[in-house]
Amino acid sequence: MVKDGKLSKTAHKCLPSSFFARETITVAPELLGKYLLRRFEPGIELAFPLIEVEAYTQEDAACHAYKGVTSRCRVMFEKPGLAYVYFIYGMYHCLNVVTEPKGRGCAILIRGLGAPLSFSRESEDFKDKFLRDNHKLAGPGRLCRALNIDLTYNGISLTSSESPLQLIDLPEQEPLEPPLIRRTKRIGITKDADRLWRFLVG
DNA sequence: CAACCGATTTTT
DNA sequence: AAAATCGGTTGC
Repeated sequence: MVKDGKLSKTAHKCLPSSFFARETITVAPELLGKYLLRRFEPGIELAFPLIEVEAYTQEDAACHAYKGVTSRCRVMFEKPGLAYVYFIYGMYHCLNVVTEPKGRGCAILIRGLGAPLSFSRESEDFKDKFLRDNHKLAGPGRLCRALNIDLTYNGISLTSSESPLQLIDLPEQEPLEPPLIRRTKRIGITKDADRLWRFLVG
C-alpha cells in the first residue's frame, strides 16, 4: 500500500521459492518490475525495482554451472530462490537468484536496478544519502558495490522476510507488459553469445 | 602448485 | 583500447 508516497510495512510480499522453481527463461522477464529489498541495518531498508536481468542455464556454455558443480557455483544447484554471488575480475561481485528445481544449475543475473523506494522516515533519510553516493545502479558489479553485497551473501535466502536481501512483489504494481520488455544478447560473454537471454525494461 | 581466465568497470 | 586485480578453475 502506498501512503503519503511511502510504503506501509505490510506491503512487503516475498516472492515464494515456487516462483523461482520454474524455467529460467520464463522467470527472467517476470522478474522485471519486481523489487530487490535491501535491509542495510535493522529498520533501514530500500526497495529497488529490477530493470535488467540475464538468464543462465545448465546447458548453456556461458553458465558457471555448465561443467557441473564446482566450489564457486555449487549454490546454483541448490534451492530455487537462494542468492548466488560470485567474485569476478578481481574487484567486483555479481548477484544472481537461483532458479529451477533443486539439482539443476540455473540462475538469473541481476544487472540493473531503478531508483529505490523507502518504507519509513529513517529509510527515507538513508535513501537521500544513498542516492547522493550512488548515481548509477546499472551494471551487475556496480549495483553490488552500491548495496554492499559480497561473497558472505552467497547462498542466503531471497525468499525470507528475515533476510537482509529479498525479492519482493508490490501488489499495487501492475505486471510489465511484453512491449515494455526488450530482449537482447547477453553482455560480456563469448560462449553461446547469440542467445537472446538478456531482458530490460524499456 | 603455477598459470590462466573472467556473467566488469573505469580510465586512456 | 587497456588497465586494474584476485579467487576459482585447470592442467602439469
